[in-house]
Amino acid sequence: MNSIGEFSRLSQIPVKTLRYYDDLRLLRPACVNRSTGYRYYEAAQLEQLNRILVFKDLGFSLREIRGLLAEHVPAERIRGVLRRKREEVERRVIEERARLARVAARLDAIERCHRPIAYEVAVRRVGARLVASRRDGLSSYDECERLFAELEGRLGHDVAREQRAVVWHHGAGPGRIDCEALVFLAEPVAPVEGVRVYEMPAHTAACLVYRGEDAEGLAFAALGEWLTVGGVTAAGSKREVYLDEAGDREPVTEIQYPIAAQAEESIDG
Amino acid sequence: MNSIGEFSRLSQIPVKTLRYYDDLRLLRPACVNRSTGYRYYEAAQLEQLNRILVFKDLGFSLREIRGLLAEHVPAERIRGVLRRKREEVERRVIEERARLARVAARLDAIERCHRPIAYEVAVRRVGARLVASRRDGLSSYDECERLFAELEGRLGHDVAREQRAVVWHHGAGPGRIDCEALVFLAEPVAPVEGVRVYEMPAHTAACLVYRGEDAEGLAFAALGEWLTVGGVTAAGSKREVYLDEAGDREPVTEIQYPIAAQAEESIDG
DNA sequence: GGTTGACTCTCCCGCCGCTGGAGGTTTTAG
DNA sequence: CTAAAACCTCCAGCGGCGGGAGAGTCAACC
Repeated sequence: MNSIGEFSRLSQIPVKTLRYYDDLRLLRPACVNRSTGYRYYEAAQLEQLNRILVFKDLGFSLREIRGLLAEHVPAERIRGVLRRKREEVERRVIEERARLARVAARLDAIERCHRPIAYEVAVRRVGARLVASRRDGLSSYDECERLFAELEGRLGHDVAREQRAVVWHHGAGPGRIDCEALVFLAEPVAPVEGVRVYEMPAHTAACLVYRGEDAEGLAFAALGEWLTVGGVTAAGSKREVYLDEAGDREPVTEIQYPIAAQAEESIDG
Repeated sequence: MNSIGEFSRLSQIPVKTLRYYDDLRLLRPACVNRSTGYRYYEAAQLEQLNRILVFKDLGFSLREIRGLLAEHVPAERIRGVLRRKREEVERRVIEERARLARVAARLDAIERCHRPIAYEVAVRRVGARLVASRRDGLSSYDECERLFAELEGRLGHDVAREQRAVVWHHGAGPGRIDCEALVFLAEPVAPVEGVRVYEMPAHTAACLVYRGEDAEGLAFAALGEWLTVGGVTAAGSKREVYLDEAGDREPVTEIQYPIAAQAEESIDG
């Protein structure tokens, strides 16, 4: 019988940790002195401790391990748990590799040009929103305002809607730009001629916020470069969200580029 | 100016999180009502929030981000921090891939033979220990006891030593087994003829604990298979540590196989 | 002006796997 | 017998929030 200190030296596990495992009922000492509370371990318990360490190393939490190492656990359950764990670790490997690519890309960008980075691109989940929209082919971006004016006019001013407005750039043909002007609705609205009311589904998007005008398309170019460098596949066309319509300050705009959820990457690619 | 709820909807960040960032002085609202404590954010602050999210995504803690996004941070420092982060993430990718290999190997083992796994192999750091030893070529493992007896005789019984005894199998030639019998010392001892006293350096080892005798070498075979499956390179010869000499119960033994620290793996291998 | 209901505030607890420390008892060596 | 080492229990803290209590505030509607 070993005192907790001896057992700690045998197993190379800190005394505090052994006490913690006892509290969790994960590895209880073979015997405990009732009056002093001193813990005594048998050398054979190293085997159980080893099993715990192995499962910890596989990525299980201590509570999970307690469940798995309890008696009467059918092998079938262990198999299922291991399979789920394998998928989880696979996902994490993919995530960490993607993170590594982003860190490396940023480092590259900094080392190429010795200025701080002007535009930040964040990947975000965009929630589903109810919208009203009017879509048309425009000959110039300046016509967007006309599109919004028509949308407002047809909706009427008594419609409950929220702050933000969106332009959705569906694509450009020869001399025509396919644009959709949208406003967010607080509650459903009866359909009107020339206005579509629908729910824009939730999706993942690469988002870039900029202040002022992007006359030279720098912001958009930065987002484009980010998409190519990050190896992310676009899944739609870009939208511009006007966040600060109030007006006395410079406008704030967010470009959102829908992207495919990054789950199809291979593990060893 | 947006209330915290509006800003939360704009950014898709939970209100609680925004408040937490305020507490951390990471993203403070543009203005706070003195009397009510209500927070109000400007749309332009989305840009800063985006930057925070990007760095969080790169794997930085919120305190680190606060430091990095403060004003007057030289680009040089950012570069250094990013380089360290890159190495850290590289290490984590390697770790997670190794973990994945272990989970998959265990799953394979379970699916091949439908019995629970008999021997667990844990990778552990083994601390440096002061030892006294006697080494000789033996014709049979039964001679180990003679070796220990000689060691004990030459050391004398008054030497402060600890429980455990070790046999170190250095290798086997034709008809001769090169073995070293060791005991752990509590404090340094004057050298004696035929006995070496030295410090066994700290190292990493694959460890397997078993009870009873391993007459058929099952435990050793399990450790050998683990080494080949896990793709781990051995860095030394095996040792057997006798943990429970007391004797009235069945003996408990740990096989330790020194291995190379797994840092040389490539990232995309 | 009053009332409702949505929103916001601060404060505290819990998660996980420990680690460190305070303050007290027990064991062990000399 | 004394001193040191080992051991005990209990409490606090890490990070990044989330949940909930209890109280105050705001906007809209009557």
